[in-house]
Amino acid sequence: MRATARDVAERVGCSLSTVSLVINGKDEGRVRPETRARVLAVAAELGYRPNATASALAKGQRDSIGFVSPDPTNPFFSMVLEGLARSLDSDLSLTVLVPDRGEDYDLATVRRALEGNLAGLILASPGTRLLESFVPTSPTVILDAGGSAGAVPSIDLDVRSAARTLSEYLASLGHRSVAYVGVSRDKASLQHRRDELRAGLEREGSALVADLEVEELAIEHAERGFLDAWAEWSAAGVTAVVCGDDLYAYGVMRACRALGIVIPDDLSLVGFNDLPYSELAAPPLTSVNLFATKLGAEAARLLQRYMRTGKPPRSRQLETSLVIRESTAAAPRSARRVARA
Amino acid sequence: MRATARDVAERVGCSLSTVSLVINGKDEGRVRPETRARVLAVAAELGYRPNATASALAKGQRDSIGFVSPDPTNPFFSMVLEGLARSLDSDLSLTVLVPDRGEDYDLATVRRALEGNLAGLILASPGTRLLESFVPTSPTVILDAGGSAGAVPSIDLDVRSAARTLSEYLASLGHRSVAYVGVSRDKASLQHRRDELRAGLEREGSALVADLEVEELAIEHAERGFLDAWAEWSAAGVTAVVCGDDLYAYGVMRACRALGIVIPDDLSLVGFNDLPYSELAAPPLTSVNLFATKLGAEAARLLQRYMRTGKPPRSRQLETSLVIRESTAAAPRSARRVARA
DNA sequence: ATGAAAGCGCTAACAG
DNA sequence: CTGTTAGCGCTTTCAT
Repeated sequence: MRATARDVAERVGCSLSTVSLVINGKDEGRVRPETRARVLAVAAELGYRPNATASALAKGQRDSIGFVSPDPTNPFFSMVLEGLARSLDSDLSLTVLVPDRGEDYDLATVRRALEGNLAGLILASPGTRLLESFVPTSPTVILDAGGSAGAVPSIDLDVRSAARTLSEYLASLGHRSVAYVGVSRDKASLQHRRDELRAGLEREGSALVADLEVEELAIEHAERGFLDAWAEWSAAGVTAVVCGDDLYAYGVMRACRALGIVIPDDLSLVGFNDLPYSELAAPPLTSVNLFATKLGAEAARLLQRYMRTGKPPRSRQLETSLVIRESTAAAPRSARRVARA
Repeated sequence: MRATARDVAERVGCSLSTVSLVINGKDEGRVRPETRARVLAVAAELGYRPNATASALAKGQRDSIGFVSPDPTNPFFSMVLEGLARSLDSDLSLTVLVPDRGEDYDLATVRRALEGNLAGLILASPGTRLLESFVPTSPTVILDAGGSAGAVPSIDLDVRSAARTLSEYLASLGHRSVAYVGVSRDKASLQHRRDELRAGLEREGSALVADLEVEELAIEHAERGFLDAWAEWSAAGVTAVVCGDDLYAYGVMRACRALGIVIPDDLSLVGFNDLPYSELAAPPLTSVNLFATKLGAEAARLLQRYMRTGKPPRSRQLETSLVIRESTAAAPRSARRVARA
């Protein structure tokens, strides 16, 4: 059996409380240096490590915060997780929750998290349906909810200026009809990106002429969706596709390969959420950097403040920015013909 | 304040233990259905949720297992994490630990994990130095230690047959001098891959003529390393490069782009640890699939058995397999010249 | 400077 | 079927 504080106390010949004080470094002028030294020595000798569970119970405070995300495999969430983990005070541990089986997480997942009874909770990219029925029971911060977090403190991504830059970029190349891949009826952030893009394009005299709904945030799903949609889009004169997430763009790339569509000669492709792999893709992808790691770090900061003060912090927005890699976007055929003429 | 079991008991007019039994579903023929119903009703009414900390303390059992990995951002680890999370019994939660700042995790990180006093621990791809001084204090399973886990139950990747297939493949194309990117003095698994590869190549009459040590498992580090090494390697007649991890291969790709080296015309490139992005790379990368998700799932199974029985399970090996994508490997110049002649 | 004692909220015998 | 009781290991007043 593991050594307890009582064992240490007995061995030293002092009381439990003395041990507790020393171990927690709260012995400023309350314990004689010699006693202190002996306690430390014996603790080391016995390999004593305080029982975190008991300590948490006695102190009435939790020592863990929960991170719920749709898919730990998705680079966006793993980057958020990293930022979070690194910015968390070291006395807080991080409990990660994922949906039980495929799909997105729902209330059941969140409930499972809450059972662990946490000091705080972070919900990454929650679905709007979840948000409707979600009632926070401990300090909670919501990430990337596309403005649908309601009264719960949240950090959203400010994609407006990036969407504007992107629109200008596409319009300047001559794209008039653009399609968007990745609305999901349930993900406000993806819809939000779409809406900002549409607004940006319209400012430039271009238009978002088609939407592709993709249920799951996975390469294959976007691939299949694009394969189905392309004939129609092509007929509608779509010359550029913007994806709500680079993973979707990867799917579109695969589909294009299968269909013999050459990027960017036949079709320009751009994404949101610039991943470390987008630079290596064939061709390297132009996309909007969402600074996921920073988002995670910011979440840690906000949540910890919330936990300390008990007061819900103000929601905030994080800047994003377009990373242009010239190989994925070019002037559309029509524009090139015009230019030549 | 949150409702406690006592509040529920008082409200119902029964005792604490009755509440406990009902809540935990251990009331089989020990509590009258009506009482049971009332308890449940009042619990719902008061929004009672058992305090996990207190319950864990009373039961004397931890409810969380720790997962320590070098970098949650690395797809390999996030896939392991996913497999793990999905295969874990739902009453177990997952605490994720990462190194405090950059670099690999060390004893301090593991100690931080242990402080949380966990039911079990999983160490992913630990460094050999760490392993030397690591003494498990709770059921522990070590992943991908390249055979250096000693007596601690572990799951390693059996890369032998994949390395053999890879060697045959390269040799059949005509490669005689191959270089390896990714030994790190501290990572036995990367060395192990190298060793198996060397053995395989020698069987085929080819040879591993150079090693590149890369300290950190990151694209940029491999890129820089390759940039430095290439002149020498080229002079030594290296016609193919095998990377200990696909991330390294991505780095090599970047370096090649910078140097104007065309893959596979000038140089064949192959990796270990086939990532979802390797197929999208330019060119799509041939590499050895390590089945990371399965590794995570297997780890969950092994650890849970360990925790249940208290007996350390036997270590095991997981199959891996080569995924050939023809675009990254071709016959070397010399061989092509010969063929033409 | 140190110890005794009262919990934190829950579980698990053991009585009835 | 239900209640009483004694902890789990630690923290924290409050005496001494």
